[in-house]
Amino acid sequence: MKTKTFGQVLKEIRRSKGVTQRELAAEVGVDFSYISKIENDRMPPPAADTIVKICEVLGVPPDDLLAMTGKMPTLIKEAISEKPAAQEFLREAQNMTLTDDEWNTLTQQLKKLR
Amino acid sequence: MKTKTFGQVLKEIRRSKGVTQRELAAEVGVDFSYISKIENDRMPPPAADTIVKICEVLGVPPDDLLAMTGKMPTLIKEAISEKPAAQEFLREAQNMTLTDDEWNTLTQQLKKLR
DNA sequence: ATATGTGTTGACATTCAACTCAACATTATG
DNA sequence: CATAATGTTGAGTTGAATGTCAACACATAT
Repeated sequence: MKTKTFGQVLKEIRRSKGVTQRELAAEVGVDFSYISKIENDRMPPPAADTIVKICEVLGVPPDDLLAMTGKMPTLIKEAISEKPAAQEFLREAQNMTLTDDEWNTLTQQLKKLR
Repeated sequence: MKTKTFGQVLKEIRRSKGVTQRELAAEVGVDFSYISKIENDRMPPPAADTIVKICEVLGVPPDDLLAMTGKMPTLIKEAISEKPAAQEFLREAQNMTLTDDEWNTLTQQLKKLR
């Protein structure tokens, strides 16, 4: 299972949209050289919020890229920070070291709540 | 509902254990003046990992203090970072803006998994 | 009262993520 | 080739988080 790097995936998406690094950088609000470094994995992936902006500009959902980085957008982090019940859930989950299947089961149950 | 501050709670716990700031600080591995400052809320609460150490030294579970700060220990963060399935769950949960009750329900279901 | 243990304060230090800037290299186009 | 557009690299910057250090204040026991 040879996984692609964050940079490789980003570069592919950007090219598939016919956007230059400079165009992307300008719209996102960062220096274009930074985009270059990210794409070549010379630097760790950007902050979660920057990833979201990049995906907005490129017109793709941010989920995949976010998942690769292990980062959570500020909004989600804040929401959890304010919810002790959510934190308790996470601590429990961590103690149990859930498998992917178990997480998926929980996601299903989550959807059944509404 | 006048909530106690992080500093107030910590000070109470430490005193109830008959531990001085210097003793606590030495065992935790920080400067004692730092303990003073956080107990008086002159500084924001320490990093999550430091909170965990403090609680270990004082012999209390870290859950309450952690919940007050909205921080997650590195171990938990890493565990989630490595699990796209967990991140997907969290994004879903965030989109739904769950109530405390719903989180508790999920925690129950979580425990039933094993 | 003074010595000793304990707590408080202000200024400064360290570390790290997340970038920017300037210079250079590469690639595409006429 | 010549030029412009695009991409890459190394060094430096900035702000926030997380503390340290030195000096001082207070409290308590002898």
